[in-house]
Amino acid sequence: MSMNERYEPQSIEPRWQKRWEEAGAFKAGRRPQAEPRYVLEMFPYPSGAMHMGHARVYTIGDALARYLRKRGYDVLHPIGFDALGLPAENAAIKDGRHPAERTRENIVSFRAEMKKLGYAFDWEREIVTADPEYYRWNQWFFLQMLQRDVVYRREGKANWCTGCNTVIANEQVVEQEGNQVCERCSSPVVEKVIPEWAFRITKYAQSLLDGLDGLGAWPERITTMQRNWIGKSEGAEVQFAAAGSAGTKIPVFTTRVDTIFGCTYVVLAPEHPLVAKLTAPERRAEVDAFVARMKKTDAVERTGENAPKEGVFTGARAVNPFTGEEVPVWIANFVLAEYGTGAVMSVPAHDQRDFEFAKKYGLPIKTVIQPPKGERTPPGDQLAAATTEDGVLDASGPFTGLSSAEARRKMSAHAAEQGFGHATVRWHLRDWGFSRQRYWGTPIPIVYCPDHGAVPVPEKDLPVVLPPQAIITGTGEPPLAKVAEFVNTTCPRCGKPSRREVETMDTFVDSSWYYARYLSPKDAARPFAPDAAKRWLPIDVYVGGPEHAVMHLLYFRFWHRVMRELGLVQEDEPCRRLVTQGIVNGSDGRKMSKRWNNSVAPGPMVDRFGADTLRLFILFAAPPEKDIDWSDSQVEGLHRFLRRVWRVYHDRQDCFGAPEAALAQAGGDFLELRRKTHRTIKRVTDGFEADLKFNTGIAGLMELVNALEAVAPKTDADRAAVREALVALAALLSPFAPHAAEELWHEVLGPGARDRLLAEEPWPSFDPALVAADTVTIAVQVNGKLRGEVQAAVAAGEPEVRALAEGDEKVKAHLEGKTVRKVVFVPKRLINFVVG
RNA sequence: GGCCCUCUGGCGGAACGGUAGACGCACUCGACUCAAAAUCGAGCGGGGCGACCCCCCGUCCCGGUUCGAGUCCGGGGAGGGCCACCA
Repeated sequence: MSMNERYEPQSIEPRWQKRWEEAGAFKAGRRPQAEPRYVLEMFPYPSGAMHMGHARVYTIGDALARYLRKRGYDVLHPIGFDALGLPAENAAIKDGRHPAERTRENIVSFRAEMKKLGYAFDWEREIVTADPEYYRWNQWFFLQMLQRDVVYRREGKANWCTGCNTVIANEQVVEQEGNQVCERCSSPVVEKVIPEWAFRITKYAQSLLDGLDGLGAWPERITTMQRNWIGKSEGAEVQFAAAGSAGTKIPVFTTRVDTIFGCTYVVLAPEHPLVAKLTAPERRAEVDAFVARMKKTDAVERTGENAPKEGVFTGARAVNPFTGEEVPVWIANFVLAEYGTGAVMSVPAHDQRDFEFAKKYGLPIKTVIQPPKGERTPPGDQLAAATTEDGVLDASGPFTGLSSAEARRKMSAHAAEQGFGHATVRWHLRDWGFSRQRYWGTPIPIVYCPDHGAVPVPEKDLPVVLPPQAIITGTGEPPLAKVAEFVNTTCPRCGKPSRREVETMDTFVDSSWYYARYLSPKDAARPFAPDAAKRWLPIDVYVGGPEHAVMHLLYFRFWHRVMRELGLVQEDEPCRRLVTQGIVNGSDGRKMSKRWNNSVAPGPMVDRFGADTLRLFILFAAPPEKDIDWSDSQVEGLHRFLRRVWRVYHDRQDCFGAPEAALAQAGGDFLELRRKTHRTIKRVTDGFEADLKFNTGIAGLMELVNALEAVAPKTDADRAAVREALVALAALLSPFAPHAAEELWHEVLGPGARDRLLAEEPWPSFDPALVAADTVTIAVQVNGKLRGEVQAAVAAGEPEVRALAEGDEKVKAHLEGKTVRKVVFVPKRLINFVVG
């Protein structure tokens, strides 16, 4: 029995990967009696090759999954591929190939790379969203949601490329010399209103907002972003009557109804339906020209930061129901038709945007809010800027003197009593339009019948399969429209010749529920088995990038609620704990990209150093949520560490057979070694249990190796202590560097461990008696400054420590001639003499 | 403009309100070597001072709370993220 002197990851790693696979070590459901844990990383989008960012997410999740398995849980750690969608279609167009073919190849390469990295996935549960057996359930959900009015057809705004004559995605709109143009043909992009399918996510706005309170284990910045994105804003809707146009009301939404006595004009969005009706004949030409110009300008340009505020007077006047005053009605570029009521009451004295507009067009400014104390706000014509803070109402009729908050309540109530308004809530969140005029997505299961209109495809006819023969050019109508075999069908209701819906679903649909499909990935009768959902959901830990804060992570919370309503899942939230990992930058600190030529691919790194080295680098560089820079020398350092680990086992082979019974006799350096061993077990364990700080855990392992290198065992007791450390080290290393750990563990344990796998062995436990020190170093401070340190028993009280401290020469010098006014004693830590 | 986050040696990063800089990288010196690589040993925040002991300064800046602040509070600065004319 003699160990190879050299650490050779290239031969070790494939061997253990094979053993794990043969043993089915990472299959979920093998421990039905144990508590379940669901660890999930966001599945990859295989539009190209695997990159370092992927290696990072899966390495973080894998360390955790391996740890939890060793803790005895039944762990579900699945993987799949988010294969449909625009990027794959674009990549395919670029190299003139079919997205299915290209995607298939990419998946093969991803799978190989992931296996090379030794990830403990349950590969039997792999899903691919491009598989009809997956996306048929997207279609099934669509039908359920249509029935429940969660899916509906609406007129939506889309980016329309004037060159390609098609709708393009936001991602394809690029800025060129300040203009929004198509990335492919550089033609101007305009906003166009077209019919589309949408999810009524806004129906769940309150629930999605409330649910955030229970997500304490999510990063706060993510829940904050969601909160802002949902954007609940409480205010009032107030009806202004159009003067001279009996019965016409202009509803406005405001969060500051307390300022309504300062309203000096009303502004409508150019698209507002009342614009045509209200415009005075003599103003029509100018208004029409303005509206036409706004329609041609896209949203970003029109409402963006640098867009100047501009508007035109309609010639109409509106009556402020609180004051009976008539104010002019304008239209302006900055008012958004889709937010609130598409109309605003302008209070230039107390809103900066209204102020600027009023100044530009010479509209009156009226101060109606005064600060509760201090200097009074001057009249409107003397203001240099709007004062936007809450205060006390002034010149506001019967409401004068009320605080802003109280006034908002009373004025809303007053409006409701008088029938011209009410308190209301508005949301920033919009319904999710998911129609795409694209090929590489889930076909929407709808048939347009000349007699029956939009008819849902019956469930029994699912899936509506994406036809492979589509010609994808990316430059025309929806590609599916050109596939006659697909388009031409009969109405499910009456059998008349009909046309299929040719739009496909947004990719985000696929990722909204995939985590549930893993529970029973081959289920042919339903999207997944509810009893499996009961066992495994919600996800215990979800690892992914923070860039998904408001898209995917909101959509999947929405979808989970729908699934609960369908009786498929039990709880509100899909995921208990979220870990958002940082970016892997190039060694120059810039984002890895072709442009900077600073990309490093995981595959070649594994070939050179081994998967274990790459995994250790990723975990050691920084805590998961921080960005890291690639560093060749740091990687080499981690490889050096593994070689040192290897050598320490090689050099201490004589300890492998040491009798465990001798452990209790270990003394001196070897008792210290035992302490180090047990403290390291605690430290690494804490790293998993608390905040996933793998970097400090790995630092602890390095210290243990340093300690092992420093001892020279002579007796059986010495050797037993070394063996204990070697066994623990392998076990602690196994979530991070699983292959080397497995190999070393088997070397130490010898034939006794032949049929066992470290990956399945219980996590080591520590002896609290060895973790606790019996003597400690106590810092001695004088006036809070460190002046010395003393060794004392753990149990030492103040009098003993004080006596020791006062005996220290340095301390003595600092206490010389001073009066000790106070002594602060922190057991096991420090003693501080406060002198004067 | 709004909301949020971050700021510690040459670098990545450690530090229950209690010895700032664990661990690693880089660097310097030394050992081994004909030499190099690899490996091993030592040093490594700044200064007083080329050494010892020791002293002073030091966690973006200013102020506060505290016996004691990288950590808590207030104000400011710089960098980053998300949203952005949201009424």
